[in-house]
Amino acid sequence: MSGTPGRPRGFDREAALDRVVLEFWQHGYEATSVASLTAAMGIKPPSLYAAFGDKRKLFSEAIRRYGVTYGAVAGDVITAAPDARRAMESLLYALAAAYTEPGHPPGCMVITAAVNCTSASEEVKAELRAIREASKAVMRARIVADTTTGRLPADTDADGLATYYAAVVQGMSTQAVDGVDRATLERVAALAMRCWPQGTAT
Amino acid sequence: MSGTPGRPRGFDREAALDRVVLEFWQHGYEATSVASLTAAMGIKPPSLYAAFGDKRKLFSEAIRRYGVTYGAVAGDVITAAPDARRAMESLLYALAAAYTEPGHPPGCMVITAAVNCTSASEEVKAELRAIREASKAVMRARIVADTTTGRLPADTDADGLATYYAAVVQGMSTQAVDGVDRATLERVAALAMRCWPQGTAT
DNA sequence: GCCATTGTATAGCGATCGTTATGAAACCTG
DNA sequence: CAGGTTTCATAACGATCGCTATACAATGGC
Repeated sequence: MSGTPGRPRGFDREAALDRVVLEFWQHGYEATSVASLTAAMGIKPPSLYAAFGDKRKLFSEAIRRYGVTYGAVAGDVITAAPDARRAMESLLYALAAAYTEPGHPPGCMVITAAVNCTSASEEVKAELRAIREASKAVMRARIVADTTTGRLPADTDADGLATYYAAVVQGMSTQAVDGVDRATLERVAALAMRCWPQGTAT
Repeated sequence: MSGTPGRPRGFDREAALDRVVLEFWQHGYEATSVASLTAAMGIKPPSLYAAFGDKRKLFSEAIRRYGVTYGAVAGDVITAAPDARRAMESLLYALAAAYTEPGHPPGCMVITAAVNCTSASEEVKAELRAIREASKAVMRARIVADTTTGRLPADTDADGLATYYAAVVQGMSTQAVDGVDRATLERVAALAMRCWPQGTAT
């Protein structure tokens, strides 16, 4: 209806946020300076603070953006699978591809972006840890669901199994950061699926 | 023979280094400031620079110290085991204990201390990555050895298997940092051993 | 005691950190 | 055009970064 008064923003906010995601993904929260962020976005500090608040809020928004772009594959694959076993299997193979995909940093941003922090930014650390624990809870829920339907033995250790696959996922991320290629990560995924509990039904 | 001239050092160099290990272990290389290091050591900056050179060299020395103290268990356990399977098994259980041991930060310093780095300290990142790859090479060597003696099938994928266990170890470290306790990590270890290739001999 | 040597504390170096005050520039409404 | 509003670039804020020049304290050898 009414045109917004004032000078219009001179840059694409979402495009700038996509650059920010790549910066935080590659160097992590604290090791990424506001100067490098503004350089990557092609803007000056006041524009960043006017559009995003501060570095802390910008990181949260970058994580949210990461979750609905690069990170969306994980959730999609898990919910699309017909059972827990195939959910975990397709997840691991999808991550083997995603973690080594060219065009962005290797590994998972949620796992790597806030590992080394001063005491001043433990809040950021906790934010990512919460996302990791939520992901683990999703995996655990699918496992529990299959134990109630009988697809998995009733005495299946859902906590242990979920923690195991969470660990495998995090290990694959670290291996990807260290330069391991997709084919090797897929062999890791294949090995990781060999310890799936013997089911009593299909 | 001749007594060293000059004022003697007023602090225990090794004790100070042990404090440094804990600081770098907890916060990582870049997130640990010289000010926090000197505070932990109970000395002033000039004493640090006189005794250790600079922050970069101090970190290398701290990593070396970590390797012969906390990190020594891994190598000991691997070489002491009679075969590759029991080497990996005892390694995983030893790490489940070590990563959650009270009195020091959780997880592995070699895995966590240089994840988030600016471009200025990629050298440090590479130093730790080299140690991780050397560890993986040790695991791979034990696996290859068992394929030649027939304890493991001749067509065993040594690279894939070594990468898999390296990933499990790194995942266990991340889980420990996220607060998982020893018992749960041991269940992860047990699961991780279930995919060991079927041997043809004892 | 005196000298040479080495370690320590004080204080501050230049650089960079995250953040912001200031004023000019670019828009909409009349 | 003028008035109101928002964004922009310039420049700088105080704080902290890794590091060090300077001066003093503490030792062994003479």
